[in-house]
Amino acid sequence: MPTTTAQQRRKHAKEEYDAFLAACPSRLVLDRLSDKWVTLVLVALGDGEQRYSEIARIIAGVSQKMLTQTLRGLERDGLVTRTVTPSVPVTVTYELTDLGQSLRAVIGAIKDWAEQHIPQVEAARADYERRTA
Amino acid sequence: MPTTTAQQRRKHAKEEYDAFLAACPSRLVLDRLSDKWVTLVLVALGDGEQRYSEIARIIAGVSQKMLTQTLRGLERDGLVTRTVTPSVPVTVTYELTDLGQSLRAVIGAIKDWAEQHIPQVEAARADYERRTA
DNA sequence: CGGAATCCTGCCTGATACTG
DNA sequence: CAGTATCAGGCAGGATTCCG
Repeated sequence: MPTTTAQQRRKHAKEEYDAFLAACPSRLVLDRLSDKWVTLVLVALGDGEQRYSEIARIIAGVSQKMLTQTLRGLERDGLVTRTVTPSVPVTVTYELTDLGQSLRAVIGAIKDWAEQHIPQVEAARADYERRTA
Repeated sequence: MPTTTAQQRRKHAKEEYDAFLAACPSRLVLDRLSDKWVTLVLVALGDGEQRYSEIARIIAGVSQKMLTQTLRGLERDGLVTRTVTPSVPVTVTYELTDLGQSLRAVIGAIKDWAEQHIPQVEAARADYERRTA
């Protein structure tokens, strides 16, 4: 008679739940958007194609590692196209696909919500501080 | 003559940029939504008020620590209300505010996008695997 | 110029145990 | 039942260095 049954049971339930979450389409999108840099890159590419170094300059705070990682992910998901011009030195440009553009619209929706409701959120925060202080 | 000027300059630029981002309303919302549990709690409360233990049961995979932390954050931002009934033992219920309801609508928008476009994303991924394999 | 590989650190998270 | 406190592990993310 194992004494760890309860623990194992819980762990198992958790794993199943995680699997369920992983399969959820919304989570997939959410996970992408949650990535700080994804949003910024999407916006940076909003005006049209940009070179790698241009994006890096526009976003300023990003490390090459994260920028490359982000761009790879977006390319993988079909949100941006990557074009290599084999000149010397190499030139690489990125551009939003139609899919990428449509995702940008979602970001717009979030932005709109934020701009409309942030005052309320901040008021609530101030209120909360006051009550708990 | 400092030899680390370039580094410091970059670091400084990064800090400014971070501050800029922190001030961005959209980021604030995005950071909240990015939290895996926030979305789930919002949805769990969608049907009406729930008790703490009910939420924990519905979401299943969450630890009390994270659940409490999440609920505190939502309360702080005025997205949910917390009601304590001083019976024995204590009963605590949570409910979405109007603000919380409206944020739930945003999640709905994301869900809609996901359901419409995920097939394309997955096709892109399969394609990407093929090309890079 | 654009990117890959390596190392290293801080924070987020979960498990556990205790209070009212 | 609802919540706090403490501790330990994992991994996301940055800095650095080298390749095409």
